Amino acid sequence: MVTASRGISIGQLAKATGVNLETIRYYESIRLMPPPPRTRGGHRAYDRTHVQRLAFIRHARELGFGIEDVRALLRLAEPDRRSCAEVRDIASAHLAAVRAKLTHLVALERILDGTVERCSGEQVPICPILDMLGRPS
Amino acid sequence: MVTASRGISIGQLAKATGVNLETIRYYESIRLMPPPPRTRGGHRAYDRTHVQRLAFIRHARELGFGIEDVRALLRLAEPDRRSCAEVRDIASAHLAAVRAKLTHLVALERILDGTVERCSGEQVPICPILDMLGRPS
DNA sequence: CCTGCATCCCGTAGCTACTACGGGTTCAAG
DNA sequence: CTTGAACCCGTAGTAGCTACGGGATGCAGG
Repeated sequence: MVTASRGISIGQLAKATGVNLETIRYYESIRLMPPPPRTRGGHRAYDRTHVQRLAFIRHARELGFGIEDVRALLRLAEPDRRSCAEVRDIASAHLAAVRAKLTHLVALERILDGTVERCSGEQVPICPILDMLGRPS
Repeated sequence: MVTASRGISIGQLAKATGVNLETIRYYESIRLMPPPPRTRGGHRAYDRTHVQRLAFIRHARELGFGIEDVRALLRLAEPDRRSCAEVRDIASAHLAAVRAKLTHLVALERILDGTVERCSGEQVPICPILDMLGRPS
């Protein structure tokens, strides 16, 4: 069981946040997570603030924010440092990027769908898929 | 000017296909493009078949096919090796992946849009974006 | 022929965001 | 105190390129 006085181990933090253990160490190495205190034996001992921070990071990553965006959002989330305008700038820039990707994927879906549909699957001299890929321009 | 007798240089191939010169060398290193003949001085000398192959690769990559898929498609595009069914399998698997990504991005767009919309941009005690990111679960 | 400069050569390292490996240490339950 | 799970760290691998740098080559003009 968890003994609160000894802190939260990296494995427990991983389970609590759904973030891979190796990823937590990676986040520490890139200074996205602060280096936590250690036990006598050198094991990481986290506390509730680390759980919160990592959960925040996970949510942001799930929403597709890049690491540098997350870093900026974390800075802006600090008390007395809150600048909602900057936060919104980051979020809306990301939203625009998502929309661009979306547009791209929709176009892509249409082409693939149209081509696959025209493919009979039989051994015919002309395959519409290969045809499309091989055509100039 | 292009002197056909001396072959097409890697730079000309790059321009002709819109593929980055470094990328062409990379494709050669992973055996996606065959090693072309060289000039006395060691410069790559391509011909029309290389242009076709690279154009095919570029189209497939633009449609989001992974390198290994492209490799398979190229094999299946060889004469007497055409198996339209296999081609369709690759393409429809990719289509499914695209649709999954699409679904994901749509959901993501909705969340971001909803949150950004609720953000006034003013210095308020509660920022809906940070709030969303910081909330548990 | 020769100069000058664009192009090309190759190997290596960097990018994003992790994930995996492996040999050794520590923790905690029984 | 034993034992096995969990943790340590450094390194390398993933996709798919892109960038860098120092040197060799190609080609057009003089």
